[in-house]
Amino acid sequence: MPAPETLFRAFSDPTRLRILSLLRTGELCVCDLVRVLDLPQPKVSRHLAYLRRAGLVLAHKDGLWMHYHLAPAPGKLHRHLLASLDACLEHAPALRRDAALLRRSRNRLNCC
Amino acid sequence: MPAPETLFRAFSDPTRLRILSLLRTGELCVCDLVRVLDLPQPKVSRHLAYLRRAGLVLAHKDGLWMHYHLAPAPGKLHRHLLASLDACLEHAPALRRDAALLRRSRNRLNCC
DNA sequence: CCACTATATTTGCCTGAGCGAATATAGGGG
DNA sequence: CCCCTATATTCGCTCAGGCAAATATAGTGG
Repeated sequence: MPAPETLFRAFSDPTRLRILSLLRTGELCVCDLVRVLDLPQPKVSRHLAYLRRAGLVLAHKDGLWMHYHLAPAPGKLHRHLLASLDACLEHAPALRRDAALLRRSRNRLNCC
Repeated sequence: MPAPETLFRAFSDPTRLRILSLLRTGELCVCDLVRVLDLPQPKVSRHLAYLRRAGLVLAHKDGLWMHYHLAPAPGKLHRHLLASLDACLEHAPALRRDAALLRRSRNRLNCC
């Protein structure tokens, strides 16, 4: 169980907030994230590695693709922080745009 | 209204979590905090300045003393993060010890 | 005016962690 | 075996922000 400040720090980056917010809707592979976030792939991978080290996401490999999903949240603070992403959605239009873009791109299955 | 990641970052330091948690019980002056936290005064002042810049605490001067209290939380995320301090109390024994020490030291009014 | 107390800030140093660019690894299809 | 795609990692750089120590500021009481 990571220290509280470690959990807060994992949430203290805009890219990671976007990733976590997208993963709340379900499992995603890196190429999905790169497409929706419109960020360089190494940058996305770097932040995913950070979130994995912090115990916030889990990954499993499926052939060529890595699928990421939110880790189970045993701690009360962990659950509370995930729930706080709802509040972020209200304040950060970027997160809403990401979510909308993901919904639209789910139809045309570009990869995976 | 600060960006979400800025709010999370303000919570991502153990000293600041201790300060915020103590301030939830009400207004405190710097000497109270220094005594309860048992930390060097410049360190406490530095983190208080950080929290003030982040919009999380407000201060007013009373003669020789500076009294700090939690800022009103207009944003939903802001309120949610303050509430998350309850969850921190469960996970971090240090925060519980601080709270207990503050309750005990309220009786003997050492300063202010 | 001086001394003392409470608080804030500056200084110098060091580490964590962000970035882009380049490169490495690994699996699948010809 | 070779190439292509997906993903991860490394490198070099930069900056925020942590720390301790020293110093500055400001108010209070003699």
